[in-house]
Amino acid sequence: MTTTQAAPRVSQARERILDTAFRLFYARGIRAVGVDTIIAESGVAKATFYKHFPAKDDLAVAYLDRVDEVWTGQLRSAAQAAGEDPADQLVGLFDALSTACRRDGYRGCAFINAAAEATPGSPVHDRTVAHKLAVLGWIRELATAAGAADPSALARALTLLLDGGLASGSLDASPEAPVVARNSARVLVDEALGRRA
Amino acid sequence: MTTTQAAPRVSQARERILDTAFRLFYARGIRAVGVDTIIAESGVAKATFYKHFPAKDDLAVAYLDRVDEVWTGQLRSAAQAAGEDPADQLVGLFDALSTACRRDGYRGCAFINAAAEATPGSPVHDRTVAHKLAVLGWIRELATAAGAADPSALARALTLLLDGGLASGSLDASPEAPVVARNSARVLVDEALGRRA
DNA sequence: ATGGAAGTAGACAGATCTGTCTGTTTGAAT
DNA sequence: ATTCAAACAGACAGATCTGTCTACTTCCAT
Repeated sequence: MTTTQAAPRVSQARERILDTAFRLFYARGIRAVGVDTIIAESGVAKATFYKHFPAKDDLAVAYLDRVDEVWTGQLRSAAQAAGEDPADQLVGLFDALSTACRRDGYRGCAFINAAAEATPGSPVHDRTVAHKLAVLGWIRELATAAGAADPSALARALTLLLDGGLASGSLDASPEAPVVARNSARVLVDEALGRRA
Repeated sequence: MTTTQAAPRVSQARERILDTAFRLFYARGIRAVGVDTIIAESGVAKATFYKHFPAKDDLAVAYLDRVDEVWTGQLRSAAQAAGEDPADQLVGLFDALSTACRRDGYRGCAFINAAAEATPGSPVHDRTVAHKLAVLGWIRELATAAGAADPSALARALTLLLDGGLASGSLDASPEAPVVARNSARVLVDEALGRRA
């Protein structure tokens, strides 16, 4: 690990497996996709698959970790794109919802979908809870920075709008939902800041 | 079908199957529950099962139809309990959410969970869409009766809060979510009616 | 050059799941 | 009393799915 660039290397096979899982798990659901399908589509040997992911559940958890990375990144980007004012950021993060819903093959929130298939005590379910709590905590920080009277309540209200948009956004393909979510967020933020129009 | 009361009779075996499916499908997910389990727990013969439900999918659809009955009834009851004013009913229907989340073994919205396991074109998925549209339509009627400036937008906003509460309510067991949803609904309703506090 | 890590290819075992089929029992209406 | 529909009991076929195991290849670092 000194000469060329050998070092970590992250294993191309593992990446291919994870890419395939990301695509198929989200599109069809975790239970609906067999390991054989993932193995075939990622062009990997079965032994290699089980070397990297001793059980299918481990792959499911890795899949959710990747979703968390991506989605959290998109939320933060959307918030920052709204400017410096935390109040504007609280509204602006809903642009990530619009973008997500417009995406082709959108099928709702990967975490909620995964939790729907999982047993309450399982690792997959726990990751979902952890993710939702992380997002809630981040929004609460913004709400606190914005000077909301009750930051926890405002944060909770905004996550309700966000999760509602994520969950139902895939059902009726009407593009108004994200817009309504954003406008409602503005109303709730203004109200929480005492700026009633 | 003239004398006693013979007539429809609805078949006790069918009821038992449906009761068991209602319980197990919701608690563990549709795919996670095999027909053998349902047959065993409902104390029914396999032939009887397949006589009433030619395929497992038919049972899943019947399950969702029953959920629709129950949940729609609870929503309407909660709304009516809030009084005559449509604006109050729009807020009061969120009491159904509180009740649902408090229930032991609550595991989110049965429709969203079912849709997460289903393929977009499938009967199960279609029922979910139909249900969500029905609820949206009903709320829009209330919003219109209340005299909202944009009834469609208000209805959409309220369903976002409702679906958000249903979807995420099972994840962190904090009982504040339904309360926040109700309070937020009041804010949005007031705003839509021009009654800014 | 050589040893070892990582990957390929695919057979195999064992469990599970859906749906079919045969045969028996029950119960009510004619 | 007999007939007929509904339900019971359970074996069985066929598919699928997870996870294990053997054997061969490739390639880099020592």
